[in-house]
Amino acid sequence: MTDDTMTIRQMCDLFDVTPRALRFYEAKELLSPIRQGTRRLYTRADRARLTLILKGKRFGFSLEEIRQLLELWDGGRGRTTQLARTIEVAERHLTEMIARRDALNVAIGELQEQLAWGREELARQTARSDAA
Amino acid sequence: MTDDTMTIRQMCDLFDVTPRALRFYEAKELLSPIRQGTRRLYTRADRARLTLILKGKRFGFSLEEIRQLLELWDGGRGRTTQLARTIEVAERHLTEMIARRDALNVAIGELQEQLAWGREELARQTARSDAA
DNA sequence: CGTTTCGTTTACGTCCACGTCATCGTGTCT
DNA sequence: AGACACGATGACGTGGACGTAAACGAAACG
Repeated sequence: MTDDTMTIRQMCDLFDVTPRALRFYEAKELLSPIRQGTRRLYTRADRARLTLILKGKRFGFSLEEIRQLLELWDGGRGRTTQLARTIEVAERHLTEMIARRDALNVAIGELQEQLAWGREELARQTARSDAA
Repeated sequence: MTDDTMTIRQMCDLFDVTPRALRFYEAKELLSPIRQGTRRLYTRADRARLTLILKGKRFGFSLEEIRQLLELWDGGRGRTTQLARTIEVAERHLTEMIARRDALNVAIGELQEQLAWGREELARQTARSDAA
């Protein structure tokens, strides 16, 4: 119960996001800061959630997907059925991510090949123009 | 010069895309099928390009980025300066892709950890309810 | 000959993750 | 008391990648 709550601006400075983004996440039910009158106050729990939100974003999850995954945390002590379903969602995401990584690896290999060819071609052209 | 051209619908069936998408790619100058009157006719070269376009899309490139990368192919015999610039573009993309893959790997690891925790928690809850 | 079917163009609609006003209340410093 | 920053709530704008509807031409079928 450490009373270390933050204003929206303090949150923005700490996480490098805009107020608009935080309000947007709240509208999408990813955050639910307490209200002091009309003002928002963000707790440590909110900061933990925001950390996860931003992490999820960096990895290409949509906000809706992130919202579902967040239930893995605070739904942890929820009913067993709920937890089981959340695990399913996460597993599907994991499968997708692994597929994406593998595809990316293939693409990286192909692009590297193309680049090698391109650099050779460039060298050939340069050599030709030097000779001229 | 094998005259194996295809109509827009044959292309759609073959590549599993909509006519709208093909016309859109054309508007963005990623494709330029020949015209028989007003109808579009796609050649083998167009199919090769579309293959690359879809590959690029799967790897998260924007259409504009893909358009630039396509110049690596048909701009190959172009002027040297152009080729050099295209190689630069490709190098930047490659760097991005590698970074994305590494980030993805980290995320995969973290999500796997979370899943392990989730599964343990689920087992604990199941055990508790079995005991009750 | 009429009617589906395939294709064309033009143009507006959609989804996502916010950005950008406009307008308002509230708190704080001087 | 005045000025000014901070925060709130709408509401509309944006960009990418198309979807979707409208209105039309041409071809193929019965």
